Amino acid sequence: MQSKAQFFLNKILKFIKIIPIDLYLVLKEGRKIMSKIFLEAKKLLRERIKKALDCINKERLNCPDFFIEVPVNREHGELSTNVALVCARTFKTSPLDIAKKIVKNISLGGSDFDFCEIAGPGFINFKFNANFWGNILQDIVKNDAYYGRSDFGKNKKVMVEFVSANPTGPMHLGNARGGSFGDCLASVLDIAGYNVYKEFYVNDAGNQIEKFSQSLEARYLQNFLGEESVLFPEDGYKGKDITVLAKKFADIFGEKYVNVESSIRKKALIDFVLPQNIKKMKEDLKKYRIEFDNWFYESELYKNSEIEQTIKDLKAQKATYEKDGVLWAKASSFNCEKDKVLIRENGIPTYFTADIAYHRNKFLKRNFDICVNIWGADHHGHIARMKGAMDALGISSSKLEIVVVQIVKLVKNGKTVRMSKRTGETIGLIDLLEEVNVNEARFFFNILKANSQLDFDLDLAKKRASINPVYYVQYAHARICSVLRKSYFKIEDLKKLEAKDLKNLCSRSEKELIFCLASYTQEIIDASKNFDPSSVTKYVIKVATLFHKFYTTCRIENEDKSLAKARLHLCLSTKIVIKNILNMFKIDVPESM
RNA sequence: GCGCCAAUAGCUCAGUUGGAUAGAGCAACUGCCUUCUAAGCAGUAGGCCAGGGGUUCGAAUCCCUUUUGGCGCACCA
Repeated sequence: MQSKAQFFLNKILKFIKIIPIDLYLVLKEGRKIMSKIFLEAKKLLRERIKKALDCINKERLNCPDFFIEVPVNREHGELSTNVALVCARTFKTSPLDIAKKIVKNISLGGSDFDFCEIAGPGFINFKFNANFWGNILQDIVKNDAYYGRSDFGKNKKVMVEFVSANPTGPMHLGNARGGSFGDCLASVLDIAGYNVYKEFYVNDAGNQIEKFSQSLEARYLQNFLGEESVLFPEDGYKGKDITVLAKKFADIFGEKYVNVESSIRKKALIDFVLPQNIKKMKEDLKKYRIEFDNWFYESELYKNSEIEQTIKDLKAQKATYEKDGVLWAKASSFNCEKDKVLIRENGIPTYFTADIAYHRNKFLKRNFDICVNIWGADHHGHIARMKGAMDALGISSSKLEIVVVQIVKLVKNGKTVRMSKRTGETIGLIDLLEEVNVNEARFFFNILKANSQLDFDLDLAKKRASINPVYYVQYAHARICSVLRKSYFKIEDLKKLEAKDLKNLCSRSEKELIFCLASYTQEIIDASKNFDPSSVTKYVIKVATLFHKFYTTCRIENEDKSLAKARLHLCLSTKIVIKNILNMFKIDVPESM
């Protein structure tokens, strides 16, 4: 008879046994795994440059920061620094003279560089030594699915809140763009080493819901009393979906709610309709490959009196005042132009108040280190005061990052179509997915920066799909798979290659490709710093371009078996990078096309 | 009126702490498949970086200004 502890111990041991050893190591190391060869080479180079600079800088003058970057024209070398240019003013010496002195004093021994030269107005260019290229490829293959991950984010808790569409109707194209953008950003932050949490904020309270319920009420009553005798609210929701939902309600409950108090009737309608709408949104978003960690209900903030508490906090900070029975937020305390209403004359808090309470909840109750919100451009006026509110509550506004996604203009027959939930003429997220497939939609909305306006021409949607670079990237992957399939060498053998076996990858197109693959980790880090996943999309297109160039320039299957092996290893590395990115963006990665 | 965002090739856009000759894709034209996927590659052509000032060794990038577009400026969300 074994004890409970022994039983569980045996289970754990058994579990460990069935995990392949390399996967186990990956699990154990988790996020700590970092493809750092390239980053470390850069770091070391920076130290050496600084040392060389110290030799010149005998007066200990304060030198400005310099960059180490990839030169635009790669013939200049793999890395380039502008140190001599930025120091010119400090030293009151010409950039060229400084550059000469640095080159004379710099020690590259033990680094990954074996060559440097001065070019142009005083740039110093560096070239990697022969082994370095092989090291990069080994690093990629070794890390495989984990290549690109870093600990840059230090596992900080970051919430990405996006879509957050009103539950009053179907989602529009702006939600589609924001959805793709937010979901991809969340993935990028995850790969960059943040602890990411995705949330949808459901506006199930407040004025908008009141209007919504009035519209439902009117449609419901019209079912029994006739369209003429029930007045439809002027600014109500005119969409057909409202009529359909009200009819559904009428079919189930009959006349039960016709002769009751309006508030009871509206509550019954809302309780019936909202869960359906929210369920539908969840389903639609799932089709779009978006799933949230949490759906946060605005109504909860009222139920557990967080709104009340927020008001108390703001009052305590003397950020508010009362006038004519209304509670106002002081513009000066909120860093905005005008005073804003927090509690209306009728005692109902405004959307602004609820939003402050929501963000207070994110930071103070749930302890997120960073909160990223993806907002439509029509909300940009809300940014300054929201940040101001955070400061007023003693939460640093720098922890709140707001990305404004510009509106998507829908063009049909050469005319802009206004998207409104109330016209009933909505072309929404789901309609889009009937026109183009998920891969195209997600990729397309993630090519442009959030801040650029986007015209989505529905007539061109299909044509556009055929020129969508998603195929270009997928094709590169499929090509690689085909090459690897047909190859005489097994992938397992390729993985055994050492850096010295990869030295023969020295043509221009090979080096360009390797170099591009090497910068993937940095690419992810930059994208996370700028909260811009679209830069990674551009990057993967570049990888595909360089692969296609390599493929046409260099024959892979080759008389020279060692060269063939090395090139196949490069194919494998490229495949890993493309696959990791497409997986990250939830885009299909076809093995053949 | 005030505020925010933008303006780069015919079209859609890159160009992120100022840096080397401003780059892609699409459309147009010209080449490249008896060998690993031509959904690919190579080439030609296309530019007063909206206009004007300024800052400096150096500006598409920073500052000012004008013009044009988009979006905000509610006891809406």
